[in-house]
Amino acid sequence: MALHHHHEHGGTALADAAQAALVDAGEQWTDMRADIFSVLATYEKPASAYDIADQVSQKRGKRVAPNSVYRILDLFVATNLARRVESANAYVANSHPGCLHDCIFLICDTCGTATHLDDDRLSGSVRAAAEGAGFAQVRPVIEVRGKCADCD
Amino acid sequence: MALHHHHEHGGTALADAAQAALVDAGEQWTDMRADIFSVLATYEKPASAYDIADQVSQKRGKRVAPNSVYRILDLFVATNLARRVESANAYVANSHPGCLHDCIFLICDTCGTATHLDDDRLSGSVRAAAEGAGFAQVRPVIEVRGKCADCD
DNA sequence: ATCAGAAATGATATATTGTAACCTCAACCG
DNA sequence: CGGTTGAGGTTACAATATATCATTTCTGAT
Repeated sequence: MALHHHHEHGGTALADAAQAALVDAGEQWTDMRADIFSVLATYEKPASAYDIADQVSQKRGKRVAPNSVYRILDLFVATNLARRVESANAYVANSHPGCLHDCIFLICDTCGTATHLDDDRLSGSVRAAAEGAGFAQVRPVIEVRGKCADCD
Repeated sequence: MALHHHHEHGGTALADAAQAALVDAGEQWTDMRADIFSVLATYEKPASAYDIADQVSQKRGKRVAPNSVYRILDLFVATNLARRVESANAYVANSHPGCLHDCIFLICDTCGTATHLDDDRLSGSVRAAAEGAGFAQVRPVIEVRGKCADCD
């Protein structure tokens, strides 16, 4: 396993990194996208598109429809600025955009917070198992539901 | 890794095994539950609650509401007769009820079929990682999206 | 067999999550 | 200046999921 150094960006640094990654992918960093990323990155747990729509609407003093939020979240997921948490129908900001991992989410059934793990060995094994079964273009979804240390 | 022998039940044998497992759990095996299990087990891919509601409605010549189907699916999941596929909002019958595994689903993005793997070593590693992060009562969700050998 | 309580299902309403279609506007390029 | 493109707005709707209360069916004790 290659050693791999992450800066865990936060706050403005994270937004800057996200902007850089998006521009790098040939996409625009608009006010709307910045606002949505900011809400997503600030949110303490995985945020649904509707959560984000509400927050951004407040912030802007003007209704932003969920449908606009979905569009941008889809873009974020495609460009690795955000991840979808399948078992929660929600999204989290990627704390190191531009850096590609299969990641593992631990989601607390009680408080709803998600802890993010990267374990390339583990996700690699899952990929290998899928490829061994004849699958191609694999995209692992590895999540664990349970009780976090605080709620346990 | 312990060797572990499965009969892969099919057809009537599977329904019988499901019935046995449900009764064993102290629950009733009703006509409604039998019909829902039968539709689920026959379905060629993960079935949504609404898919099942439609099929069962046809079969019975009388509308069965999705909410009744959800109730029974929840029971099936709780008693390990069925599994929920989170990334597809759908359910699959467990082909060896009574036998508890964390399982891995490979879901084809093109044809929608789900292949079921059991790999206790792999799921054990995921559990261990979550427990190492302080999680308790863990329930792994391991799915892989991709293209199956046929659609690839 | 019968009755009372529990469990299962029905019926209806509503909440939540996700898409589709079409329109407007501004930026940019010829 | 006109035309094209991409972003976002607006509206409508589809798909998934839950809540509540009424009714039926089953079970177990007598």
